Amino acid sequence: MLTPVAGTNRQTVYATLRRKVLTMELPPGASLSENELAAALGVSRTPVRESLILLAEEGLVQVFPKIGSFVSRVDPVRVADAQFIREAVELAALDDLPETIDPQLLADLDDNLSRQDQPGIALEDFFALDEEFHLGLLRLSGHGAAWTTVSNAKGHLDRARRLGLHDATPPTVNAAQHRAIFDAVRTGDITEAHAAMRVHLRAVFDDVERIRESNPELFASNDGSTPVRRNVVVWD
Amino acid sequence: MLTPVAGTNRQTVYATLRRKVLTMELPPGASLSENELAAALGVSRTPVRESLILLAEEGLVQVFPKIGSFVSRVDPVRVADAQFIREAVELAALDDLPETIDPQLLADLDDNLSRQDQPGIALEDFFALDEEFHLGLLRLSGHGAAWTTVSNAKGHLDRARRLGLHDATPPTVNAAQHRAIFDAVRTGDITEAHAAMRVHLRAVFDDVERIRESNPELFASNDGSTPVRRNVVVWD
DNA sequence: CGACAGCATCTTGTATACAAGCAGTCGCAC
DNA sequence: GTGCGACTGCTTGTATACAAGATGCTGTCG
Repeated sequence: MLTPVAGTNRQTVYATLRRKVLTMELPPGASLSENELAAALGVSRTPVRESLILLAEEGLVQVFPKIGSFVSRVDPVRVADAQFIREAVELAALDDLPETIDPQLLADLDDNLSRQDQPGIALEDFFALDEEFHLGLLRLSGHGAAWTTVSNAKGHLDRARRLGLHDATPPTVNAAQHRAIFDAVRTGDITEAHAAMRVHLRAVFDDVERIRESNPELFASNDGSTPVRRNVVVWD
Repeated sequence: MLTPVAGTNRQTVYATLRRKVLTMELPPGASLSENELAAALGVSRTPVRESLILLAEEGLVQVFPKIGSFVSRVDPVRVADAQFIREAVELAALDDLPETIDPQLLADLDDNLSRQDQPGIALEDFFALDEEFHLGLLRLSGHGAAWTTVSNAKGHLDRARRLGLHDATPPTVNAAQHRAIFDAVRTGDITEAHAAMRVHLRAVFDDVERIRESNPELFASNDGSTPVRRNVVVWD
């Protein structure tokens, strides 16, 4: 279970746990006992505990002292936040495009879109390309570094999106929306780019809403409180 | 040195260290030995170490394995990021204002501005009111929760701003810019609100640039690398 | 006097032991 | 059968011991 250690054990454990949470391999409500994880990963409690603290800071995990740690349910408030922030940042970046865009960056995006269009593309692969595409858009206006913040706020949104990718919206639809944004940017039609971006981001958000209706048990209640005991969901 | 413990020791230590870093009581380059901090705060290495990990995740601290932990210098890239994100989010919020704004929220903002206008206001007090004002603006459009993300990305920006508040820009100037934004929002002139917001955010950014020129040793180099050894700044 | 080798000391990373508290269960009393 | 209480086991929070490595000093040799 222990992957080859690149840096510290904590970095490896953190990356492993975060991936499993975002891919729903560890679904909302799953118990994350520090002792069990340490044994499963072949390390001590220390790196596991430090990883859980970081994941809790991201809102992906809830830690209840003396009770246990659990994968948090998808918080609609956080999803809406992430969506709002993402939309604000990406639209603002479109307003900051330079007169002449770096041809290399454009070529990278075009290549990315080509790979998105491959029929039968694996969902995980598409998801990675999707991330890269949005990062690439930010880079066009020199704001690539802002992606880190957007990405950090995006944990809940990503989990909800992944459900949507599995259940309904095919990658081809998303890829087409990406292509529309790219074409508008390349031709310098900022107004159209804005419109295409809004269409895409709203579609993502609609996906989340639809998935929420069909899988309410994976989402937290609207009142903000998200009580979880053991593996049982309690709504109060 | 140990303040009354509200929750866990880690929460207390984290809050204490974060405050000292943001207020420059612990300036960039300061050594943060886990052993020394533990002894000074009257706790063991564990809560101190966990706090440093969280601060490192925020970019406020740099941890060098087997060497030491240090308060990071202000990173111009992160400052620009935070500024860009903040501007994007706050401008987007202005576009999302409802037809009729909650009078209570407007009254709160007006009250806040009154307190900002007090002559001879302490800088720390003004800074707190400034935070509250921008959060209040986001709340007008129901996006108050997004403040958390903006705030998390804002650590470097805040440190740079605090220098500016001490050295140059008087609170009255900032308060006047706040008032201009508020008046435009209240009268429903979104175009003017946008303009006033841009004026304010750009002024903040200009402050940072100016402070950087006069205190280059507190800032990281442009190339992204920020080597620090002991208490000595090394530029390579 | 200068350069280099070795060591003493400090650092963070990890493992482990102990503390305090919640939960669910088992058993006893009624 | 039913209700209540002690208890066993598990949880996270904290303290401490050990591991591996980097740094800078110090003594020695050229």
